Amino acid sequence: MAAANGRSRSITLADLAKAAGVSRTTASNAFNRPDQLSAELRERILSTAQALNYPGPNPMARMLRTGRAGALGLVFADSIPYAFSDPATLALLRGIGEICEREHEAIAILPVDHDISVPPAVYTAAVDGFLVYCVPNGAPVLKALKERGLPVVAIDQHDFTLGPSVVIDDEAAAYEACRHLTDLGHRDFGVLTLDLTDTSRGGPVTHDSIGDIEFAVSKRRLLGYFRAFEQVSINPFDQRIIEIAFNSQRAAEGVVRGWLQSPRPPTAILGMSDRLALGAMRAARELGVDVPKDLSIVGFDDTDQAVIATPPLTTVRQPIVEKGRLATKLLLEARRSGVHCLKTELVVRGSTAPPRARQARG
Amino acid sequence: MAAANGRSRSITLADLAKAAGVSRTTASNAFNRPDQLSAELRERILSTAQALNYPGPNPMARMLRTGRAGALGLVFADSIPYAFSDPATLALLRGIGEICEREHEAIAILPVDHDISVPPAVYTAAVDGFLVYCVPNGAPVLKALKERGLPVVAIDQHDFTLGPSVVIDDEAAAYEACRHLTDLGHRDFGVLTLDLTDTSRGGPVTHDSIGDIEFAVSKRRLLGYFRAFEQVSINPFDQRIIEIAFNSQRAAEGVVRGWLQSPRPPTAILGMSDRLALGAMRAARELGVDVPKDLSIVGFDDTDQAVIATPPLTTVRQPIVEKGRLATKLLLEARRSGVHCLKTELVVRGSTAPPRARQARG
DNA sequence: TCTTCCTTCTTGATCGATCAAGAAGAATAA
DNA sequence: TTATTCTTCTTGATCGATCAAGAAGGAAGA
Repeated sequence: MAAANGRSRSITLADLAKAAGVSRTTASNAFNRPDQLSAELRERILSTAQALNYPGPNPMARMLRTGRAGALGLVFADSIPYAFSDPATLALLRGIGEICEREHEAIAILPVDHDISVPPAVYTAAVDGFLVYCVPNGAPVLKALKERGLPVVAIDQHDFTLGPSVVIDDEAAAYEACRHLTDLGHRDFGVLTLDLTDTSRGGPVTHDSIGDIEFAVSKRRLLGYFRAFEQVSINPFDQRIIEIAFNSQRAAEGVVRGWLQSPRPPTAILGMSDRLALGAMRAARELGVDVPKDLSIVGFDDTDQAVIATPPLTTVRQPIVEKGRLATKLLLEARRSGVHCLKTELVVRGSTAPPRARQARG
Repeated sequence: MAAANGRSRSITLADLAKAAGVSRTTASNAFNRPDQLSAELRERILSTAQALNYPGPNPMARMLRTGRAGALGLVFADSIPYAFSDPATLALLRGIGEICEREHEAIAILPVDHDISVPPAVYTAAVDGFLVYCVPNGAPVLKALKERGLPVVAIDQHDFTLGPSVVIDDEAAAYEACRHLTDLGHRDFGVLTLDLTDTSRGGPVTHDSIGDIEFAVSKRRLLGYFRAFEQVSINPFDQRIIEIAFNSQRAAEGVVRGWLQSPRPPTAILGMSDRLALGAMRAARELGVDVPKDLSIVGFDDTDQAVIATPPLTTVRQPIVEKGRLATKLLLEARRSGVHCLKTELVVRGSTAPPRARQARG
């Protein structure tokens, strides 16, 4: 981008000081410390600035001198357009935005470069700290963040070592979701998982793949489901478990369509996100499968879409907006490390019911 | 936020240069211009950096020296949490994010301060240019942007003077939407407008208020509706026209509920956004008013919600994502001023039909 | 052999502000 | 009167990098 340097170099604080007949520091104080000079002089300096078309102290120079950027960097695991379309990420952004707006901090959304293993943006962004969301353990970007040495707060990252982390008890929440279904009598499940590794492209989850899981959130939720399975003597690996890459609603829909058309379809579906659950719901609707009579579905997140879906989705409510708020506050206060765990709640709505067979018996 | 200056001042390029036994420029080149020094020397410098825990050239110093920030500033008329919940704004952000990611630019979302008339963020943000969205003509922030002197590109702002503007022909698009309804035979309308001024809180729109409209988009859409009205000899001000502040779906729902319960309800509703139209749809559903048999509804934007609504919403499709892309490209290229007008299209779906009375006659 | 060119690296100046320390003058206290 | 404090303003150093210009040494060309 060509700067606006048509002919002459831009006007500086020194120019303004000279024009107003004062020193640089006094001119600077006119902008930043009104109490350090008389009101009339300040007025004169500001009107001289107006006349000279001086836009105020150069932000870059100020930042260099003061060491403060006035912005927080956001690092996402996924691409930016994805972030702006995922309801959970957006709820988070609302929380972050709320606090940043209040504290007059800018939000710098850093470009993720998937080609280069370490995004240069983490090194070159003028920010006072970073918020990272859903970055898998061991990702190169974490090393970059560590090298950069600025305060970092993570969201939804268990075992985060670079700073505080805001999480929920994913294992317990998932357990509760699954337990709700086993309590209703379900024994035939389909599980739709979020991404398990940074590079995977989706597909069946086997016993062996559990150890390779990079995303702690996915792992804990899966283990939560498993614990509920085992309590009613279900072997998790007898159930259908499919990883859906990129939290794709369309992919979930396709997978569930396949299940529902198979000889012995599941009676209940666990989605690790509302998006995945809503994909399942679509598949059911298309095939004329009644939810919840023929198929129970439980989501995760409790996004707006869960409420307005027909039938409304039974799901795990997690305080996503509050996650964003808290993480931002922690970053601004640069508090000590530690895991901050927020409460979740299972919201039973209209998408779950006992399986048909059992209903008939009862 | 306390910087990470535990005890000693942070390590600089000069320190690295000394440690590696080279000059500052050579050390700098190791990071920025690999072709300017031999490969072995570069390797040695980088590994020395690693050993010293040097995080790479300080972004603020680099920015000051080079004059480039590597970030684009976004200025919204509304608060940040609102931006992250409005479907149209999000579509725009996807377009912006796509290009920024590709060009390795960060997106700096600037805090809007509604208390202070001129947001200091515009003066203090380290950015290379600004994208402004839906800021009303005459807003103080525009003066600040002008003073700052950086390239600016506007989106959805007609008569923008500080740089290029990406718009659609709102008048023609609105005309087409309304014409669709008058063609179907409707003569009793309810019109839900977006904000007309920066300070208004909603309410009936009268002949007198037309002149005071600050948001060019709202004005043009309104005039487009009016033109269609006048073609079938309807006096616009005989129709119900209500401004809904903040594009609030809930407020729209309330207003439409009132209309539908009035002695002579409208047979058709024009919403200046899909959100407003969907609010109308909700009101109709709650009251058992059949859409489209008893009430036709037309929206504007063609967001995702329009497609999945039941019935799917007839609306004006505008290329919002493309608006974001184009505006960002224009800003990065710092092209000459000029208005860039994108195409729109009326998408007729299931929410519109002839009015009942006419159906009976026909 | 002498000149020219290229590669590789260095020096001093500079980007535009803020900070630390202190000076000048007026006001207050002893 | 002298000492002390307060207000108001100034000077020189500094934040940490990049740039422009040029030097040293070797390779290539005349």
